[in-house]
Amino acid sequence: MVKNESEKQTEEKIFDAAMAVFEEKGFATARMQEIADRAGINKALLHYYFRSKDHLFDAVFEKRLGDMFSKIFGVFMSDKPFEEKIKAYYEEHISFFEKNPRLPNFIMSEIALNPQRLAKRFSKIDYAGLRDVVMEKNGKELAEYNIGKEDWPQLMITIISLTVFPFAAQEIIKVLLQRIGQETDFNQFMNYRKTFASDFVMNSLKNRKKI
Amino acid sequence: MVKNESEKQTEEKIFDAAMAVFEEKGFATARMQEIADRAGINKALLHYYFRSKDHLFDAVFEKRLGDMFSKIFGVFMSDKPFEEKIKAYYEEHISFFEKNPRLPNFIMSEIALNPQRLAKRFSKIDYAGLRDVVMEKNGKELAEYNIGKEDWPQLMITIISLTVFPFAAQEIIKVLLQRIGQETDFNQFMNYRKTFASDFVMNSLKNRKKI
DNA sequence: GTCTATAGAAGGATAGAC
DNA sequence: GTCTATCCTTCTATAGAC
Repeated sequence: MVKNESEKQTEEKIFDAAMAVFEEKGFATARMQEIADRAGINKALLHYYFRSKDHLFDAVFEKRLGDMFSKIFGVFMSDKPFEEKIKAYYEEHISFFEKNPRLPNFIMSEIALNPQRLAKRFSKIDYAGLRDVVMEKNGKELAEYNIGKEDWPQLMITIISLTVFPFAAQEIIKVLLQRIGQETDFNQFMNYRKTFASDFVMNSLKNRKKI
Repeated sequence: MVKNESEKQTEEKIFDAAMAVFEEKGFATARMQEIADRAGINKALLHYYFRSKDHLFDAVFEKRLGDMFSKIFGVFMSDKPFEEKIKAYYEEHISFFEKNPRLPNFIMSEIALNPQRLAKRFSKIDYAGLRDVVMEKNGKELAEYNIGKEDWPQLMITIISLTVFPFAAQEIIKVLLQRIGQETDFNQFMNYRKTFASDFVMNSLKNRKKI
């Protein structure tokens, strides 16, 4: 599917509209008509450029899966002390999701409904490589925290949980925050979370050290 | 919708089948035909008992929302020291989700796709009451950990994240565990997590204390 | 490349017999 | 209460003109 410059304009409009609609409605509820409308073109053109709803979805899904993981990998692959990485991660990850609030749910629920999509697209993500780089660059610090190779997956999932879950469950959290009558809204909650989460993780690791 | 005993048999079969199918496929992808097949009855009967796909879904959704939250509330409303609650929570919550692995995703994604469903059904969940009970029973301990009223939502979301997110993202985690070539499978991972998570939380709180 | 018109299939819902 | 048959709408996908 090589495209020349004149095609790009339309193809991009379609892609962007599809991204918005799929993320908002999910694959099954998304309508080709709505994507066409938002792109400002005709329904038939969608098929001209992307052949089918499935193909269009796959294109969007792959892109967004990449967005999701490269954000995480970027920080942890970098060349900082572990505590710096934690701080940078929460700062950047939460800021990123503030601009892409539906992304966590989109990825997780589409995978849950259709795990084959993951298998098709996930080969590029080099998770073992991430672990090796972090172990090489921060292994000594982590050893002081009593995090060995077999605790690494637990720690990573823990770190990620603290940002991804609140966005995935944001509609519930919004209701809860109202319900307890604090003036905090969701955005403030997530902003405060940048420091709360990184303190929480580092406090735990530093205490673990002394066991 | 009061029902006599003879109705109950069939109505329950339908409800159980619907629960399974909705959780597996999501509202939009679920088919009335498949629900009927699994219940071992005819499609028309679904409408006789539940009027429409929407009504049937609402019944299932309300039940499952209750299951989800009562599990959390049960532990934290109880009468134990906070550290005991944490341990009991991770033990019970993870065991529960091992039997209901699709529940977290089901709740979160259906709410994300259709937040009105939440508004309709969420009024029963007394979140402020939960906070007040915990504050009353464990307030002193939490004060020692430097958790005041405004940190309470952050702490609760943190605690819950650590169990709910891994189940919601389980298909991704399964791939990651394979990828790093550890012999751990997802079930073992979650079993180990019962103690990892409670240690992680308590280590953090106890260190926070000394700041 | 872009549009209009329409084919064709799927799926929720109901009518009506038993 | 339960079934068969069928209606009717919705939506993806394509044919064909410009």
